[in-house]
Amino acid sequence: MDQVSFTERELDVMAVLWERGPCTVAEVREALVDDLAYTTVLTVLRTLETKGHVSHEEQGKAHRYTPLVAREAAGTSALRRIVDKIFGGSRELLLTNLVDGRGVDDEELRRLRAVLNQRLGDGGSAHDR
Amino acid sequence: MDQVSFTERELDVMAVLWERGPCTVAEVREALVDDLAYTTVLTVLRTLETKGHVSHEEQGKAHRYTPLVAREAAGTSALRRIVDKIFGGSRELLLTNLVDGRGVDDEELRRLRAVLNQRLGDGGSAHDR
DNA sequence: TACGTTCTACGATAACTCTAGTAGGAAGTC
DNA sequence: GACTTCCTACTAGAGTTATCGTAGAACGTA
Repeated sequence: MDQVSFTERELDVMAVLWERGPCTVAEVREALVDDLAYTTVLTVLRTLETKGHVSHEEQGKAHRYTPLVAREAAGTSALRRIVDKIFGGSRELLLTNLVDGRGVDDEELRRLRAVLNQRLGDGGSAHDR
Repeated sequence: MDQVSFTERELDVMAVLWERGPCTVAEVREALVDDLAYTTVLTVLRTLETKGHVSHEEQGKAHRYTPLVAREAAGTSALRRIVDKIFGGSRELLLTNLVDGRGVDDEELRRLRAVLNQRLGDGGSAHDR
């Protein structure tokens, strides 16, 4: 149960890997919004590898990088941090903030509610899949 | 609508200010879990002030620091970042993660659902209070 | 008035982050 | 075989973060 955390740029890169699956340096670079030097992207990936957040395997002469940390784990860490530090431990406050403001229509609110209903329906025990 | 962001330590300090309201250096130091030197805390506060996230006023010979960034604004920034980078833009995925795992009982799930219901009941227009 | 306490101001240092250049290997092309 | 292209390894430098020491002002007290 270790706390995973990423710097801003590392997170950009991880986002690409989570979204697209294993990528080469060139592919990550391509996918990034900011226009970085090839070696910059490589350096970030190597840093991530040093920290144990990604691994790589040879593919031809290039390396293909795979995320070792799942989205979910990173999300759990990040959310815990936010709930604790920003919302004083209140998930309600977080949720309020999440659905506050524009961009969240009734349709989505209902989908979110469905998530909660489903979990409530679980009976609280069936937790695995 | 600027993006507010804090470093780890800055966030620790902001958390204290949000929780307790305006504080002196000594009070912040007292409230922090980690045992830091007085000057360390002072430095963090001064950094935050330089960045415009807190302000201070004299009180006797000490300074009392006040947060200029509201919890909500910091939360919105942080959540946007997480939704986008970690959950691929899906609030549903975020919510699932938020209520997944232990520590969330039915009671709380119902409270969270109430948050959504209330917003749905708003009719979508009445947004202020 | 001399002393201890409580503050701020300033300076400093180590570590980390971010970015990218240069060197050199491998592989295809003419 | 020389040239170009793509890729990694290594190196480097500026900027930021995190932490704290020392100096010195202000104030109460013996």
